Amino acid sequence: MAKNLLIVESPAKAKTIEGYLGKDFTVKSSYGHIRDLVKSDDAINIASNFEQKYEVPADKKAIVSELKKLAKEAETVWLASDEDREGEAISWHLFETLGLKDATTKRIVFHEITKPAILKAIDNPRKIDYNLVNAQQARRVLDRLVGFELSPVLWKKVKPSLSAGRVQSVAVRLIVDREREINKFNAEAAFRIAATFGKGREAFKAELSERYSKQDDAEKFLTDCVPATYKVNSLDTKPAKRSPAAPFTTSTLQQEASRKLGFSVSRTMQVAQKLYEAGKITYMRTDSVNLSDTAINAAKAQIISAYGDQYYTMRKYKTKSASAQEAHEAIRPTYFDVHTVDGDNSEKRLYELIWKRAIASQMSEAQFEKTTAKIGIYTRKEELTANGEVMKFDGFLKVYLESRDDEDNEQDDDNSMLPPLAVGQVLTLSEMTATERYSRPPARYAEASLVKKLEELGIGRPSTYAPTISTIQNRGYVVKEDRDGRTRDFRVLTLKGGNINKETRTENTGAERNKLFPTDIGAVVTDFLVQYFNGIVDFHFTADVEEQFDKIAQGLEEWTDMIRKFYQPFHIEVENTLKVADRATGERDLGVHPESGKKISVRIGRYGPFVQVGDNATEEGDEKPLYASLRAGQMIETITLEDALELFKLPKKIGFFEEKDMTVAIGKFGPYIRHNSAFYSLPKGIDPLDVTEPQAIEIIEAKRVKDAERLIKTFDENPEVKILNGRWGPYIEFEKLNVKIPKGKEPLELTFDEVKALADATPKDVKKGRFGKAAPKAAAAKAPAAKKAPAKKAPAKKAAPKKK
DNA sequence: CAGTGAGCGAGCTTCCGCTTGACTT
Repeated sequence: MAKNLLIVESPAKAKTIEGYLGKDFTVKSSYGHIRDLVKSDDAINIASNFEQKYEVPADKKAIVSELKKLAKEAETVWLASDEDREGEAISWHLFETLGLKDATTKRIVFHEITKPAILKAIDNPRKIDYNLVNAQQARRVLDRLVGFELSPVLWKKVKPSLSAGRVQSVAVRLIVDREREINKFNAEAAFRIAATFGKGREAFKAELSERYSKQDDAEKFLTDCVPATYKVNSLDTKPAKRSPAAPFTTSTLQQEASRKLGFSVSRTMQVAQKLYEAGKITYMRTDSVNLSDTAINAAKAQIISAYGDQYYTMRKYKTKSASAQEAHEAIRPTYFDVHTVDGDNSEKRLYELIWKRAIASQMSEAQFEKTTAKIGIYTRKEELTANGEVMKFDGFLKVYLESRDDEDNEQDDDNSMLPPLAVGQVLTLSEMTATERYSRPPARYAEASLVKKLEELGIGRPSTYAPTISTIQNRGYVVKEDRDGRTRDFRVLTLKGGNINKETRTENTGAERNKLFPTDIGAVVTDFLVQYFNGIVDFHFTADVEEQFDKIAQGLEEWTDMIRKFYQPFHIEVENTLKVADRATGERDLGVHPESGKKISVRIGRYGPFVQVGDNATEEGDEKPLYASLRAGQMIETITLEDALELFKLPKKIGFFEEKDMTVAIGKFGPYIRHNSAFYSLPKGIDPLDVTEPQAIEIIEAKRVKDAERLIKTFDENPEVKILNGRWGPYIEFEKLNVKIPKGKEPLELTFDEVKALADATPKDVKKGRFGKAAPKAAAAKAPAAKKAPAKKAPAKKAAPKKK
């Protein structure tokens, strides 16, 4: 048995370190935290100085008992969890749970997984830092108190199962606030003047810095320019440079992978995890931009051999964010001489991105020559400005240039090249335009830009960015989706060949892809929290408590004092809110019905937001109000009276076909026709309110023809059972159930009995199965069922109801 | 991809951070 047991947090890290240390060391991993507060409400005893009740969760039991056994056998246990608040606490929990002894336990830390760093750490052991542990306890207890006192308030005052917390509630608030800014925003239009001089290769653009809000002024300018001549008044050339960005942290990797590869935040982390486990990159959950000396030297060798000396500049980066804990290196390739990796396409692309960013971070700056030409107009006092940029030395941009075409299509016209010009030179105008341009509202958050904002505010940690984004979507506070824009007109005046031409063009505005939108519930919960718990959802709350955690970590403050000071007023607020706050439904009056004069209002109900026409029926015989659910994209706070009334026009009967009604309605996936319990989606461009009977019949028949084309096979035993060609290959349609055909089965050769068996094996109760909550239950049921009799019962039960 | 929406009541939900698998269509 090895004399030494060394424990780190991650198994991949353990493997690497084991290779550095030889056979005197057994290196194991704790898989993160091994203990947590018990799930129940008595986890923290407030009366007894916030004493905590911890437990080892079920999925950590096995690893804890293994570590316990190894620790007993070892002479020395080395606690090598990360050097930050959480890492120190992990070491402490290990110490307590494994029953370690002070004399035979050593705490070591390193910021990078390199052999010299590990050896140096082993030469410099220390004791567990209890101040740091206390700071973590304060963090943990505060989050539990906030989360588990606030959430129940929402259950009572808004809706069951909702949640609130220090991090998620601010994330939602950011999105709600931004949506309101966008709604409030008034776009202002102004005319922008642009001129093109010269022809062909010599052509270049110049712009006027002034904007005209009135068309008359823009037109006057163009009219004045009709007889004008143009001359270069001045030329100014000066050098400019651009420096590379720091190597990736979790947050910048998520942003860049989103922009350049279109990855969601969680996809980025999944792919990065694979690369990390394969030993291709360093740890992917980090807030540090630091590179180890080993890495800097490896990058240097790579840059000099591939591009030459002049491309290398040693750079050390400093983290800007105050909340960073820097327990790891920046994200970088483990080996800089590995330019590509095996694996699927996304792994290759993400690795390439990481490699380029890390290499570029040690390269020379790019140098440019920027030229500004001021162009005089004989008939006006204003000058036009043309900008040109010439690259003198590519520097770090060399690394990006290689694959620029497919990953970077943002071309800034402003900085294209200028032809050779001289002061006093007379220019020939080929065209001048005055284009009406609208100011743009603030941008909606996408996943990655929300992470960026949270990081700036110091809220959340690298390991929680992706889960936080999922939580606020799972709770229904926020949806990620595409939305169509609206068309709007803009005017363009063009001066060409001495004539001014006026036209109106249209553009699409406000279209969004993969953006985060608040839901009504998100808005109502945010308003509620802002009203009653402003301190918690304040954007500076985390930064403020972090400051106090730091004081605790430095031994300047007692953690229980800090928590007490926070908790006492907070708890009073909770009690008070429970007493005084009304139920929050987001109710808003839209006015009265134009014909009947009945009251029209919107609010959140049991099944989501809806419109109500007429008052509640209070007595027997009262007329009942009408209801209609809001559609995707509609919100209580922005819906208009007209849109609300539209909701009552559908579903609508549009005629008869084959002795059955046809109705048209709008569902989750857009407008559709319902006929004989089947759905037929309406082709784009047809207004569901205008669909005629013959049109509907045509749509139904067209869908049938298409389905017939997809048909592969039917069965004599039951003509309703079909094998069809779907988007992802052939599948079986069995009594409204879509059944996947297992790999290796030829669909044409399947017999009816085989098909039936496949259908019976497909769970029917998992509706339209997304990876839902059914999964953990099935897993839990599996273990005991595997033993004997009950195992046979389950499938028999399932098959029975399907027979009829 | 329906239409639904009052109030009652049992028993459930919930936080943030640190780690990976083991599930599902």
